[in-house]
Amino acid sequence: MNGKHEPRKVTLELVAAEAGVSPSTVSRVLNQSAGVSLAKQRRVNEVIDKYGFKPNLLARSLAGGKTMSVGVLTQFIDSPFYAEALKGIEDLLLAHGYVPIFVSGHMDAAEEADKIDVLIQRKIDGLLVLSSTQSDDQLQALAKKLPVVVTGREVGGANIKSIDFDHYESGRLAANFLYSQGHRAVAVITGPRTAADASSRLRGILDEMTRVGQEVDGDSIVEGDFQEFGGFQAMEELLRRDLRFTAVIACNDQMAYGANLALFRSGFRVPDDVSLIGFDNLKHSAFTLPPLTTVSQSSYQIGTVAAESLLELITDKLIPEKTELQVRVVVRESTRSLRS
Amino acid sequence: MNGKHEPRKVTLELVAAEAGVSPSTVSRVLNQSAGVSLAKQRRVNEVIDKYGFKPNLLARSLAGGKTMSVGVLTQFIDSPFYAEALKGIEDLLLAHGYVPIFVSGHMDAAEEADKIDVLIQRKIDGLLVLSSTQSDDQLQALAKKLPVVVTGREVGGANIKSIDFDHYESGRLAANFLYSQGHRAVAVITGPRTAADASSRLRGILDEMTRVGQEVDGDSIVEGDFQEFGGFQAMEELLRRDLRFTAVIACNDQMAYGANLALFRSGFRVPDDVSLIGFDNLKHSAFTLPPLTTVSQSSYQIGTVAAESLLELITDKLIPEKTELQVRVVVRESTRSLRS
DNA sequence: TTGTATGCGTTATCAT
DNA sequence: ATGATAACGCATACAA
Repeated sequence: MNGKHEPRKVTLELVAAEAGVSPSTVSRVLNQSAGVSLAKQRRVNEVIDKYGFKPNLLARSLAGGKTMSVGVLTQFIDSPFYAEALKGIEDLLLAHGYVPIFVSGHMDAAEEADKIDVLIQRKIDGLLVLSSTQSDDQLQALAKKLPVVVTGREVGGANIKSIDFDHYESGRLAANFLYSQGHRAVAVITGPRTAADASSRLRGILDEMTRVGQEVDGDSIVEGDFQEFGGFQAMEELLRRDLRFTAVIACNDQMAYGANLALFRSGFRVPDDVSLIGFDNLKHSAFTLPPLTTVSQSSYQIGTVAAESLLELITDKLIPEKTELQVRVVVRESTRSLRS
Repeated sequence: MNGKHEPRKVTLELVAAEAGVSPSTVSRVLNQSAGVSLAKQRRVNEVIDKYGFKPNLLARSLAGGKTMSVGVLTQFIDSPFYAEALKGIEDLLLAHGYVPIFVSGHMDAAEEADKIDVLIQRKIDGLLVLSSTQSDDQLQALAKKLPVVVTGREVGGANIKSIDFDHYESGRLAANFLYSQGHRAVAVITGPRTAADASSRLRGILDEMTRVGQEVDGDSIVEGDFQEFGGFQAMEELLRRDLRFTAVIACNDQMAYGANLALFRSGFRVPDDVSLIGFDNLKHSAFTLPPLTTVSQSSYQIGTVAAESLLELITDKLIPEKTELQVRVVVRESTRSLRS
């Protein structure tokens, strides 16, 4: 093709030669790891620009021990909830020069372990675990090899940090909101029994309802799987039970979507016949029919906060303005007030 | 913990020593790159198992030139459409020992270029570009450095391959379906003018309607942005224009969601007052109110097919049973027949 | 401040 | 079939 001078690969060494300095000097201006005379700095930088030199990250990692990449174990990359979190992670990480490597575990412990191996073999600097099914022990063992941040539950230990919303509080918020709107009989579609966040949320709901004197009967609680179809089925089950309720709490937005459809199929209207509230405030929830009232727990935020925490663990320095995790109910049109 | 001998890092060299062979031999059994006596193979493998040795991918890449990773440039990682495609890509790549590195370009040419740089600096073996805003020239230039696969449009050249659905045909399909259901006056919410797939789709629709003698007036076409809110606004605009139509074609499901809400707000019912059809068959479309009729173009499939093609380019050998890209209309409840 | 030498953990080249 | 030896491209103690 281009037959000029053999297109010799531009390496740090080449730059050094061209600038008339030693490779170490080039490395130093690259990393600002030591003082270099301004004269040489300029010369080196000129050559770098001239050749468009970009250090080979592989070589750098092999020599330096840091890959500037972090592994992210998620359950389903193709889920609206995780997608928003992943975006938060990507944004924050990239801003700090790191790149995320995403893998999905599909709620399967064995697959998760495999995926983690893949990541570790790639020498990631840290691991971000979103709602894993790994045992605490396994995670703590991992933490001996590299910094770990977990979401969706609480795991103690050194070199490991748990980031999460206060799901209990969110649950209370939802229940209290409904109560304040005049609802007394409430049914709930909860998440998988095995998910820590699901159960805190449920406890929050139940405790709050009890507190206001409207204890929720066990029959009014059905377990879903945090997915649309699970919510659909759960709602059908609730309907079959022939209970009396004016509102249903779906423990995440996706299940609320499914519940909404089940209600529709059975001829019930939201919110005229029954009020419906979800959790997460997925972006799509503003566009459902009707737009969904939901407890907002920004999954984007959980992503950025988790990433920030991991970076702190990796670099061992605090990140100044860490994002605050906020929870609030976003009132839209799937709930209505029963008070005259 | 285990205070035996200092927990020396287990490297290929360690394994070699322990097995009483040279490092090269270990490397050979690892890669099956040359004949090794069965006796030694066994011994080496025993030691490998005993120490749980996993080769350092960084070192391997630096020495061998291959990183077994491919870059994936997507527009929005937090979009239902891309999420499904990403899952397809991840599944297929991982099955072949490759890992995808995802970055988002956010429809911004400059950001895209930046992200591509990040990827290249990480020495990816190939690049997968989903609906980029880069120019053909830029992509062709990239293809000189590494294999490239593009979706969403047609780019020619060596070392580069374009994978896409036949959007024109999809458009025709949608139009023809509506016509077959008795619809004559059709409005359309198209995608961004700049998107190649959007315009083919539109042409398909228009051509088909013309073919059946129901030419679509320019007034009945509004441009959206492939997002929910864009669809919402487009539908509002359509409504303002006071046209006469019995069906609207939204050029993707997300815009259909928005359009559905806009219709609802204005007191129109889908499908009683107007039929609505989308494209993509996102998983969520089975759970909208009403469930959405849509032209199914599995984004998961586009992901796997694109990944397969990239692997073919990288490894230079054909993958046997390549997935077929299928397009069909999935009839649900957002459309109704006007006949009889 | 600057340069030299060595190491990071593999693969690849060349002998034997 | 097997083993030395040299890359791969950079960072980093150590020396000067």
